[in-house]
Amino acid sequence: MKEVMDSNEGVQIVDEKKETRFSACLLFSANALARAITTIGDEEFGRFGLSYSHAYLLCEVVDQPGIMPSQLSQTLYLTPSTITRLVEKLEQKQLVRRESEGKKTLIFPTAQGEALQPAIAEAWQRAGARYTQAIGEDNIKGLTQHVFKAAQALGEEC
Amino acid sequence: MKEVMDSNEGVQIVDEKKETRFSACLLFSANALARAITTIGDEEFGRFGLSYSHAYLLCEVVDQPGIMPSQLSQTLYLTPSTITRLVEKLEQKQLVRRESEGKKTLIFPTAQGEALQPAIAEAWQRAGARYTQAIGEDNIKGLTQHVFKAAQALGEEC
DNA sequence: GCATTATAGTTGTATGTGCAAGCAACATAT
DNA sequence: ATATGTTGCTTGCACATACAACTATAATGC
Repeated sequence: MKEVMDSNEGVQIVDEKKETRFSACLLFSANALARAITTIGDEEFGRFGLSYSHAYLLCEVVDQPGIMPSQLSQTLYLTPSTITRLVEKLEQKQLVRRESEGKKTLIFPTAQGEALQPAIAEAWQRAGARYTQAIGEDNIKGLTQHVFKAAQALGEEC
Repeated sequence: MKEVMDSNEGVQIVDEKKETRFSACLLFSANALARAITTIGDEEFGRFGLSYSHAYLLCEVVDQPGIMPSQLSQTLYLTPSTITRLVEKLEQKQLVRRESEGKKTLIFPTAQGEALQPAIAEAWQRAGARYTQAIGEDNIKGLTQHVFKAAQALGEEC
């Protein structure tokens, strides 16, 4: 709550942070947070034409050349089909290449992909700085941890 | 961490809840949580052919007949264009109807829409119970509050 | 050794969401 | 009163993601 001067009617209570039935609902709040924070992420990573998930995937590939989609699926908490789509796009952009080996698929970074790494790291920094400032330095670490744990707990049960 | 018996090699440490560079990133974790919890939501609300956002929007309309898209946009933390799309679908399903009044649009529930309310409330309950059980009763309230505050903070700054 | 089942990936299709551009109604200024 | 801006909503397009169905390879049982 915040007091605001209104020139006609004097001091008014403005319900800035209004509590709704939704705010008490994690399903709602988690999605709201994800959308808000993704906006920042996409702004930063968008500078070189990637979404945050493409960037994260590329990081893993650079870090572990020859990684398989199934592993990426586990690490990134995304379904195999989504991984296929992400890799497809990175392949189009020549940041990654695929190699078939039996029923497996191995993913390697290209030189271009590796060269992008510093830019990604920087964007990551900047995104982090932005949302940390908005949310408040104190809360961030604990919040992140709790959010991640919750995500894991749900992932295992359902 | 969890110890697991492996018949060939004896006791092994299995890194079940592995910490990655991603788990420490709110951008990543928030999206992971949102996806996981939305899965539950869509399972429950899907019983009557709605996604959770359609259901929530319908709740607001039933509660405040004649509500305008702009208000819904604020309450639900969704862009106006998304509201249009959601309302379109609810209109197709005859759960809601639109009335133009000047440049405004007023949204009213139909009888069918109102009749769906109890089912929605029940689905809401069930979804809540499911994720509360998975995440742990103790954490839920605080987590939800923090998550919502963070979402708001980001919404205001960016 | 063949038949069955399991595993790894890909593709078709659908959905929720947002951005940018557009349009129509209203407000303001000169 | 006409011109200029502002507000409220909608539409075209794009994107990330998932599910279900499918293919191809590997593993297992008999």
